[in-house]
Amino acid sequence: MYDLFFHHFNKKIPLTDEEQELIKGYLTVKKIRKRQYLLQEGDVCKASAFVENGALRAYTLDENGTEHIVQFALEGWFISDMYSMLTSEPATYNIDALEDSNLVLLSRSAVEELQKICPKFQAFQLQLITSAYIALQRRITSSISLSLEERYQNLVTIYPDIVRRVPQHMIASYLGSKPETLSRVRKKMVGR
Amino acid sequence: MYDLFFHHFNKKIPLTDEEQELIKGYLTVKKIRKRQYLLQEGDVCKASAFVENGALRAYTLDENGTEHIVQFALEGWFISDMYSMLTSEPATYNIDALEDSNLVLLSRSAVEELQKICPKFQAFQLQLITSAYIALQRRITSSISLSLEERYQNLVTIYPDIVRRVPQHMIASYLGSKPETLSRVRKKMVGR
DNA sequence: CGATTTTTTGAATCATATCAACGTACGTGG
DNA sequence: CCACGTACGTTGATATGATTCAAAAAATCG
Repeated sequence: MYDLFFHHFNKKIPLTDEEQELIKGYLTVKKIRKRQYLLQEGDVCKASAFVENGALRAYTLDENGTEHIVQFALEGWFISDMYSMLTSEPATYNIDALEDSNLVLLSRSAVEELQKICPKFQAFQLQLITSAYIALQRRITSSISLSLEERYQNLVTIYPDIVRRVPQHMIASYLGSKPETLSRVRKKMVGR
Repeated sequence: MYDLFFHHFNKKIPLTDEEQELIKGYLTVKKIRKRQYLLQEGDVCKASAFVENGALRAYTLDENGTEHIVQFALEGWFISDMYSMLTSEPATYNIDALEDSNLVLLSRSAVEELQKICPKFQAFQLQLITSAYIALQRRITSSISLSLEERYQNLVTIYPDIVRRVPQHMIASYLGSKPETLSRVRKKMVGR
């Protein structure tokens, strides 16, 4: 049930069995169906979700109703509207499931409690957010310095499972492009 | 000397005088001249820099020698190649000064020590990196969903001091565009 | 003031968006 | 298990936006 979650935790910060049990008490599991919302724009984000298996995405809607995908989360990733969770302001992102998924939820209050009583949890959080930050910085770098073709090639290399499991028009959205354009770019790439 | 640094620290996590003195022992100050490097691509990033006053930027160079600016840092911001600092791998970013600046340096070993002996320092770090993460996520969102004009307008609204103090061709680079293009976009905007 | 950096402009070219249409795959209910 | 509807990917024609290269103004620095 929490296998992957604790596997990741222990990889970063080794835990004793007692610590693990303590933390387990603050976790919730949730199953979510394909197309189901975990969070809708305007609601307050009450929890951060760790993906045990399945796939989710976070996206915004613009004034034309076009989706812009900010993040994918496959097994082993966290997803949430962190700003909303931190401030209790209405979320600006929608989060929904691309596949039937099993999640481990960490509510805001659980995070606050665990921060107080479990120093290793704070260390874990710091490591998590640091690697998320580095990943975002890389993404910014590629978005300002690479062509669409290069950004796509990068994605295929670094996250092949995302490309395999997520519809191509969503990859286009994630890359800041349009389905037709990505389709044409890919066509040009065959053979390379 | 460390005024702004502790002002920011205390705003997030209030410190006693003793804690403040303890932390002060791990800090270094550094003056850096306009155009001087704080970090060059290929070197290992040994410290994170807090800007007391002045302005710096982090950027990459592509195969044509074109600069791509990943981050600006004015007073009150931190700047570093976090990945390099964390892993001791060679830095992928260059960091240099856009103005004569005064910095407070937090070396890697200082961070490690302070994490051990000062829980408030860890809490401070977590808050810092969390807000940096949220800022990057916003930037990604605007880069995939907004036009250059909108992104520029955003920057003017949210960080007017950056726009005031940084040459326009660097703003263009930061926005993932070219100097000529931003100049033309601005021309179209006058009056709006 | 002279030198350098920065911004602007023009014209040609290239990349991406748009709109409309078509073919295919998929899964869901009958 | 088939049929139908929806979602997905591709293609074409055209429009729009951004880049490139070259050059000249304008601003800034020492």
